[in-house]
Amino acid sequence: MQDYRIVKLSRRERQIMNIIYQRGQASVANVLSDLPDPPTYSTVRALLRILEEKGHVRHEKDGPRYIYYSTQPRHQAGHFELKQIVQTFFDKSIEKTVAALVADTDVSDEELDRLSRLIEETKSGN
Amino acid sequence: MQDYRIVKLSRRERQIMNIIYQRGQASVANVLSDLPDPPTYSTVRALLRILEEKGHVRHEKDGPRYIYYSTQPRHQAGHFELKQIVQTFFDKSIEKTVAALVADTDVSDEELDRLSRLIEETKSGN
DNA sequence: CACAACATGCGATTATATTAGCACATCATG
DNA sequence: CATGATGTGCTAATATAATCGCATGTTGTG
Repeated sequence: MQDYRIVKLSRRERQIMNIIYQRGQASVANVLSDLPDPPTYSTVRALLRILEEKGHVRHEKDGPRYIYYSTQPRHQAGHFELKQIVQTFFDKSIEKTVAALVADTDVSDEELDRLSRLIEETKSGN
Repeated sequence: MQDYRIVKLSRRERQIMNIIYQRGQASVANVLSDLPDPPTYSTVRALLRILEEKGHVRHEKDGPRYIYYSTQPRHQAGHFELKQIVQTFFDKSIEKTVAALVADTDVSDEELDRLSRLIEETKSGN
């Protein structure tokens, strides 16, 4: 719980980080097109600038434009976020969380089989 | 993506909602004691008032004090949040998400067994 | 090589969130 | 039944977030 950075983000900052995580990387135009209630291009740049100052993203030059990346690895951020959800909504129970995950009607039997295999493989030491 | 309310919350509002979801219900004092970098009692009341105006919480009288509840059922909010995480960090893959969930070393074999059973029971129609 | 299209840098403004203070109500209890 | 502890209602100040505009640089192309 020490670093905990994501929880400190503002609304827009959070939205932008989610876009970058989802896409893996993003230009200003990408971010803008994915933002709900999109502001101007200018605004997005300003927010990315702030996120960069705070250390959440970095950018690389791709020809004429900047491409932004999250500094924290995606899987790491995802793992952390997931734990938060388990704690907040599912009484810290992995079982309850998985139950919610598979409760959707559109989970196929094939997918459930893969899950079974995954869990078996996880059992002690494998 | 239409309603999407949680995404619109400010930092503090989000923190407070998480506390209420986690506890199921909360008094002002409860919220205050769980908040990181806690502000004053006064501030917490103001935020709860705003959350109530926006429709995120409601309160009931418990003797001399107010007890706050989320208006959206916990399981519903949790389900929504979970989907967001799956989409943002795990390529919409339930399998990848479960993999991250069980990757923790402190998941016991008993728990894994319960998960196996859960998944079997989920398979078509059960 | 001129120029339209599309970048960025940076500053200023406006909107929102966050905070606290004061006045007053209610409760429990010695 | 007086009083300290603990509530609430409401208002106002401050801090932070969110937004945009203007000046300027870069790219590709006829």
